Amino acid sequence: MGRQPCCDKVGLKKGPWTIEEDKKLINFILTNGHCCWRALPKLSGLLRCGKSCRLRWINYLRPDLKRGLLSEYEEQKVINLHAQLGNRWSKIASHLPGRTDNEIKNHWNTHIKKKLRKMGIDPLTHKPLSEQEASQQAQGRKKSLVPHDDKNPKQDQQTKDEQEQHQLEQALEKNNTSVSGDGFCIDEVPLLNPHEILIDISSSHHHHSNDDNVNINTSKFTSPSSSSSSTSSCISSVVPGDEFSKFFDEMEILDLKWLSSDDSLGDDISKDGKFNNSTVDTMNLWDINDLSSLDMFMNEHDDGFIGNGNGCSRMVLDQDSWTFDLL
DNA sequence: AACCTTGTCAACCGCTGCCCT
DNA sequence: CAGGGCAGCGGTTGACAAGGT
Repeated sequence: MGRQPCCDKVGLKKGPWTIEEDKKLINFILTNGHCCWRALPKLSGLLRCGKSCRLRWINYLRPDLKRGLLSEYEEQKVINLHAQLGNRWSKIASHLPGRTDNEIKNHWNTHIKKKLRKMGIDPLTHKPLSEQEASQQAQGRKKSLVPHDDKNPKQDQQTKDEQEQHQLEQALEKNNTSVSGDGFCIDEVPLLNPHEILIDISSSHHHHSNDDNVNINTSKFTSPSSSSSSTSSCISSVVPGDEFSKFFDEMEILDLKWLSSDDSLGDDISKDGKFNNSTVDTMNLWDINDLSSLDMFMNEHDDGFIGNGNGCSRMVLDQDSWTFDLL
C-alpha cells in the first residue's frame, strides 16, 4: 500500500512547457496567487500536476529571477555556503537573491565542481585534494575506533543543524557579507512591508488594454494592517497577452523607488515572514515569497519616482520593516 | 556532412518533514 | 499519538546544443 500519487497522472502533460502554458500559469498566479499547488492546475486550466506548476514558477517564471551565469561574487558565496551547509541547495539559494536552488545545484555540478578540482580542492570537503587523501585515510582509522551513536539521530541532526547554523553565521561574518563585491549582498536588501508595496500605473503609460491582459489584483498586495489599503490599491499593471514574449519587457516599464518609513511589521506578519490567518482576507493568496517577486522591478528601475506627477509607474517599499529571510 | 562526445539545464521522481485532523 | 496530505527538497534524467573528430 503505497502513497497515492501526488496527482492523477493520467492525461497530464509532461516535459517542456509551452509558451501557452507559461502564459496560463503566470496569468493565474498574478491574478490569484497560488493557494495550493495541487489545486492550481485545475483552477488555471493547465494539464499539469501541481508539482510541475510549482517548479515551473519557482525555477523559471518568477519575475524576480536573475538570469545568466552566476557572478564571481555569487559563485564565491555559493562555495562558502556549500562548505558550511553541504548540498542543501535551497538553504544556499536563500542567501542568493533571485537564484533558485535548482540553478545553483546545476551550476555547482557543471561549473564550480570542476573549477574547484582544477584548483586542487575537493568539492565535497573543500579541502585540498592531497590533504583530503591523507585525512580520508586518517578518518578511516578513526571510524573504526570511535563508535557512532545512532540511538538518537534526531537529536544528532538537531545539534548538527545548530552547529551548521552557527558555523554559517560565523563564516558569513568572517566573509564580511555586508560589503558587496560585484554582486548582490543580502545586507543591502531593503526591508519592506507588504502593504507598502505600491505600483501605480497611471494612464500616461501606453499599456495595451486588450482582453487577454493580466491584471495584477491590488488586494494581493495589501495588508489589512494597512489603514490605507485603498490608497495603496494601485497595482494595475497590464500585460499584453498576445505577445507573451514581451511580457517582462512590458513589466519593466514600472519605475520604483524605496521609501524610508518607520512603520514596523504589523501583527499580521509572523517572524518567519509568513502572514497570519488574519491576513488572509486581503492577502489571501499571496505570501511573502510572491511579493519578493517584485524585486525584479527594483533591479532594473531604481530610478523611479514617487508622486512625481508624471504618471510614471511607481512602487513604494518600506526599507525598514521587512526582513527578507528568503533573499 | 555525418557522427560522436561532452556540457548544460529544465523537468521529473521520490523521499522527507511539517501540519492538520 | 498516529496517519494522511501536502509542499519542499535534493538527486537524477533526458533533451538539446555545442564542440570535436
